[in-house]
Amino acid sequence: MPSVDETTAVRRKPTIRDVATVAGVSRGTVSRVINGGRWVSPEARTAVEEAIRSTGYTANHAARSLATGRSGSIAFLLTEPQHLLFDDPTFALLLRGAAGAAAQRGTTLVLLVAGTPAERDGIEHYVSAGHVDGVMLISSHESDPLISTLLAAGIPTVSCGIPLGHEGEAPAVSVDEVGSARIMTRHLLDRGHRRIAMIAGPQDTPGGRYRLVGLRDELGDAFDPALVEEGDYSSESGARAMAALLERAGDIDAVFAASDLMAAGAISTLRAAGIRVPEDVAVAGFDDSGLAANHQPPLTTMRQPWDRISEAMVDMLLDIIAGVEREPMTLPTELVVRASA
Amino acid sequence: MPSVDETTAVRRKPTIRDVATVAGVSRGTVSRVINGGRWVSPEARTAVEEAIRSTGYTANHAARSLATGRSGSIAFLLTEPQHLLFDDPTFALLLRGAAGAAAQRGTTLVLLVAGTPAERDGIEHYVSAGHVDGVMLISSHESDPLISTLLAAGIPTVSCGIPLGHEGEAPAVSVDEVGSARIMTRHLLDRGHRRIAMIAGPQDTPGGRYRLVGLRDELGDAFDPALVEEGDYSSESGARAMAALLERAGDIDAVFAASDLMAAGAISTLRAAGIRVPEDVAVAGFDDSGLAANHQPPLTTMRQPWDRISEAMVDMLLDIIAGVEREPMTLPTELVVRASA
DNA sequence: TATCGAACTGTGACCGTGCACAGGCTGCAA
DNA sequence: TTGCAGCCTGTGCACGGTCACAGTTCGATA
Repeated sequence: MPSVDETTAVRRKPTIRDVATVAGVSRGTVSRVINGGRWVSPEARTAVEEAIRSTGYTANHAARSLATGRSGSIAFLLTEPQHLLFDDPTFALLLRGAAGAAAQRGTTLVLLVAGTPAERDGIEHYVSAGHVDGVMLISSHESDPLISTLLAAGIPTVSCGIPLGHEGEAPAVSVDEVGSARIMTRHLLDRGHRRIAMIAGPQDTPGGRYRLVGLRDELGDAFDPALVEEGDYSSESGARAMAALLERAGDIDAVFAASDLMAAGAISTLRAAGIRVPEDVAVAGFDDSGLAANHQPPLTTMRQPWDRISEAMVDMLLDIIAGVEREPMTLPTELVVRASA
Repeated sequence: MPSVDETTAVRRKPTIRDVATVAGVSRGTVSRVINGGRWVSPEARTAVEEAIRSTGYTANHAARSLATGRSGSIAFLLTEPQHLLFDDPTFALLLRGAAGAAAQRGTTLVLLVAGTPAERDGIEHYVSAGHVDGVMLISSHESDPLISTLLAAGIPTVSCGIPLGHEGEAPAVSVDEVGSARIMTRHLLDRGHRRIAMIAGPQDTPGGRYRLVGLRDELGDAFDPALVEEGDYSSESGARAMAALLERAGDIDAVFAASDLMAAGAISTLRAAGIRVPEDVAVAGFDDSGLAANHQPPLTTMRQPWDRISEAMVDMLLDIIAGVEREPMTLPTELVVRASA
């Protein structure tokens, strides 16, 4: 252990007191300067700012948190089963965007994964202990008890996508699912396809339910329930669904999958069956996740504005934490036409 | 605003004092019980535990942090350019494992992304401000200045994979890259392949460099530098590399890619050229990331023990934070033979 | 019986900040 | 001269823990 000289004491981190001393003012004034408070004389302000610079002062997060009762961090809460979390690149896109947006706003993003029941309990405990000021809820299934728990506990919560069964309770950032699906369906119709199948997502998720609604709306009388199969957004489920569809209806000329992954799975099934994409059957996806552009063939898909979604969620959550009322928000999607459809 | 009755005052969160009062002991004793301290009588312990249960007490993170000088959270720091972060499922696997392991140990995992230079500065600031107790450094390139900064600042740091240019400075959790590559090469040789090409990773990353070393070691005199092409682990780079290899050497009968993504890219190039996998050319990957098993054809690959890696990193980091010396750690990989090679 | 150490408990000081409050100063009006 | 309002500043306390230290109790031992 190195001996510590009394005079040149161990260099601890400068505190607000040190800054006050250097600037020749009191702690209160320094605090006011830091927190952008009014009622500080210009001289005092510059003196403090200079002192902050010279001392290399950084506010102590824990102390501030203790005094204000705010943690200064928000949670990115994933509630999907494991295999989806990590196959699906859309989660990563959201996470990346959220991390960036949070960092930019001086907030810390904490990643919470509620896969197993034990993990869910832990998260409930963690959140209600005040470790985070709010929660971004990603991909909740219908009537997920977690969202009720959070809302009941008064935890500021923002949902990604319309929270089925909790519409209006938690503010959400979502895309126009129905409208997007109609646009894609219209695109397929415009290309001359008439037997359009859908590989829908789980019907207890907004993307699963409303994209199917959009297809049905656009097809009208031409809608055939026999051409709908349900997957869980994963590529394997897409492959399985496609196999089931082929078995049931050999005359399909287009497939609209509710995710790029399912589209990719469908294409591999088609290919294995000797069916060419897009010559024999057109396949469209949804999300414009990373894989869409690089897929063989490149996927026609609906682009979700991931960066805007994550940014909007962070902003909305911080507003709610600050006590500002926020309405649900809907962001636009964009049809991206590539080779597959 | 609801009127607050003086008598039934607003229910604030119970503190350690409340627990002490209920249990009929002092704050100190409660603190000792909570922190597993010795020298607490059995009666006091049960009384405190009961009081904690009845009051629903949860320790205040900020207060503890202020008193101990520890934040109770660790950072998962990604330093890869964006396109890799989110295409590559291995990051997600690591992240998931780390989040779980951290949660289990009562630590919070904070996600930090250092993509742009501005982000890097922010992170330096953030980390040295003491927001986190330590850093898990993911996928650093050779002589990454960030690792030097962290080490110089005395921040406990654990690296994922051998940190090239900093061997021995920061403890690392890695796999036996050279040995793993030799095993895969041996597998290809045993299958009768003789013209084995490699799509290596970036030579400033451990996986890029040492997997190539392993191949070279195992091939010995049969090693042909013309059969090596470099990618950046992404699927597109694998596709490009494969095209370059085909141009240069038409007699290739096997390809060893340093990542599953590059293997997938290589296969799509081969397929486009009318070359069958594995009949004409065998293709092996590395990582056993999610896509390997579901790929068409399923990929032969080296499985990295992602859950063990992330868990080991968390444990190692927490040890180092606690002041325990830790040696670098090497975990075993496993050859997974599937259809592609 | 006096002494002593081990086991246990309580107390006060501190961690670094924000905030309410009590001033002080200044200039203007009465 | 006094009163007063508007700026600006300093002080004390609260936030909820941890920790060092000083007590207290009690059984064992000389």
